[in-house]
Amino acid sequence: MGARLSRAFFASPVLEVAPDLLGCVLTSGSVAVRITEVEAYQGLDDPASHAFRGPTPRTEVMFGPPGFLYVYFTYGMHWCANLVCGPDGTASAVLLRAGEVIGGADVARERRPACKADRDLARGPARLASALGLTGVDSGLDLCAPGSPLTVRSGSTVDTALVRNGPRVGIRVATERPWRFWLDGEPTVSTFRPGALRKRGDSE
DNA sequence: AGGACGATTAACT
DNA sequence: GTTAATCGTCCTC
Repeated sequence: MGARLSRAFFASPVLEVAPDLLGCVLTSGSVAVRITEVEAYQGLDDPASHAFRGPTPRTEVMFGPPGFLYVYFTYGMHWCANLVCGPDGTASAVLLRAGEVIGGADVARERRPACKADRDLARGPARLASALGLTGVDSGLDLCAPGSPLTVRSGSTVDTALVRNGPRVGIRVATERPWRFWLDGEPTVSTFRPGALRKRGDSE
């Protein structure tokens, strides 16, 4: 397997790091996931970013140095994992949207009992976080520290011609920014779901 | 103190 | 194709 990704790797501008993360491998215990789909969130310049309105206890880690893990809770039941990227203080991060489980599938299946096909073990951001066993207690982890329970390594070489990009999923603002990146032809890439499902206090 | 809503998923028809 | 589930976070009193 490849080398551990360095702090310097994560410190490049988030729009450069995001596509470069495709094909890299996340490892947590025995579970290993090859990244096939990500989204970039560009901190204070991006209305769709959790960091857009400034730091809060939840988003504090995004405002620190790159190479740290940001995990948030959503829809009352799901955790989603991000890698803080870009120069220190830019509050940018890459959402891990989908991946292929390439190791420890038995453990991943135990964590995702509702999952039928193996290709769905880490297909979708909350599924990916679940397969890796990531929750809020893991937010703030230094991914570059020796002994980190979650590591990110370069994978086998990715054909850059397979990298695609387009609109981000599930957001209601800044939908025109094509900051979702994925590997064409990968069965683990989540299906595109445009814009927001507005169901509750529907104001239109 | 109260309320709206979400970087979603699973289970339906 | 549709929709319920479920609660932390943040904004507005």
